[in-house]
Amino acid sequence: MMSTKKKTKDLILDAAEQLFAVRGFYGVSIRQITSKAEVDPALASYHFGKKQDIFEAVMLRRAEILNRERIQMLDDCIRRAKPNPAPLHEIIDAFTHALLNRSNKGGQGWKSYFAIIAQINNHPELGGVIMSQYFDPLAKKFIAAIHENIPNAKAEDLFWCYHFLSGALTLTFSGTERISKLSDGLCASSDLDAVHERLVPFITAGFKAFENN
Amino acid sequence: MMSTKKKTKDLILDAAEQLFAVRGFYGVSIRQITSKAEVDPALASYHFGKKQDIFEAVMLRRAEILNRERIQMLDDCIRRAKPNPAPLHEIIDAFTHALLNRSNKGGQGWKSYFAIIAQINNHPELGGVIMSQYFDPLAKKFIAAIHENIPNAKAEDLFWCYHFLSGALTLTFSGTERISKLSDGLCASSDLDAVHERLVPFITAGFKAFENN
DNA sequence: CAAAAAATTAAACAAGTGTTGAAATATATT
DNA sequence: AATATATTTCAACACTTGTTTAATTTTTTG
Repeated sequence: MMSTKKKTKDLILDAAEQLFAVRGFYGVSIRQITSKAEVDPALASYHFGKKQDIFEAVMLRRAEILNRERIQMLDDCIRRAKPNPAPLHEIIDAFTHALLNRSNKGGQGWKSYFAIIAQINNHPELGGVIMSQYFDPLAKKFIAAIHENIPNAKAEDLFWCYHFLSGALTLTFSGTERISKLSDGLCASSDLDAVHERLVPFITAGFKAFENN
Repeated sequence: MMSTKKKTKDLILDAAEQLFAVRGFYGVSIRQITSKAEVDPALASYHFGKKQDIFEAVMLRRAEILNRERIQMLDDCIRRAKPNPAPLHEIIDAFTHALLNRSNKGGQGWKSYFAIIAQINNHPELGGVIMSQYFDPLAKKFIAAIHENIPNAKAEDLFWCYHFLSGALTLTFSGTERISKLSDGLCASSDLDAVHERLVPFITAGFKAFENN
């Protein structure tokens, strides 16, 4: 009934994902993608349409999985804490856990995906639509949860703090080459657990700085 | 004696800067650059060589100005505090002030430049060499200064905190469209003073979370 | 002013770009 | 098995890519 032959579409998406992660949207040609996927170039147009549609398909494939997980974690920790507001560090963790966990243990596909997210996040023209559509609603939910925990903070402050969190997360995903170079062997480049351990308290403390404003 | 005719080179760099900022390295062609500069395409090769050399020339033009300022500010605040370690918030400010100030009041050229920095920072293949060469030494100097202020923190922790700071800064530069969309008119998109006011305490608090580890 | 050097122009290069159309093959449905 | 649908192939399209070459103009130098 449905397409039993879904192999090709995913081959293309996998190849595209990996290449986009390294060289960006404009740095990858359809022929490079289909060549890596070992598939005829015309199949890209046949299955997806324009090049930009391939890019968006790559994004959407994992965005839904991710957002479901993150909302679930947020709702869980809110429910656990009721009737009190959820602890700040748990909220931050709910926001970051699914991302860092998959980036760490999700395999190459997820690594590539996050590298693309990092590019998009810093590239308004391409990422604007998708990011707004899929991540901004989530962001508002999280900011609201945090606001219940730090009621005295001004909404504008929290918005900017969220922004800093987003940037810190993003850069973490974007590749480890520079990082490990700078660290001079101080940390293993693939050790994203180390990030998680430090990001949550760092960000939590940053938010709390606006507790009494 | 020296090249009195430096007009063309800068016309090309200006055009390239602006275009790279919006569409990235691979998204811009030499003909687009020279067309915007109102100059013959062959002049790009004549003055700079390969396309990548244009890109690097764009980067270097402002990197030196920036780094000189930042090191100066750091040295100043260290000297002022002697024999005590410089206050943490002053160190953070020295690290961020030149960037945010120029991004805010430096005109379109600086805005474009920072947008490119943001791309590069999240794009190892292109940014690796330049960023390492020009910004990493500065980073080490700052981390060292911070370590004197928070002597009990582990070097690895501080390294990661620096990393988060870098990410937060980077995303701030990358463009304001998404940000203003998410904020729902909560903040003026061009109001980078607002960033500075909040980024410094946010980051300072984050670092201090590792005071007693 | 004449000679030398630097800068600019116009044309061309081979190679790669995204995308399309019609024919051929494989799969699914009746 | 025969028909209809979905997928794959191959070739070609018009266009853009980065870069180079040689001729020409402009600027600097002696």
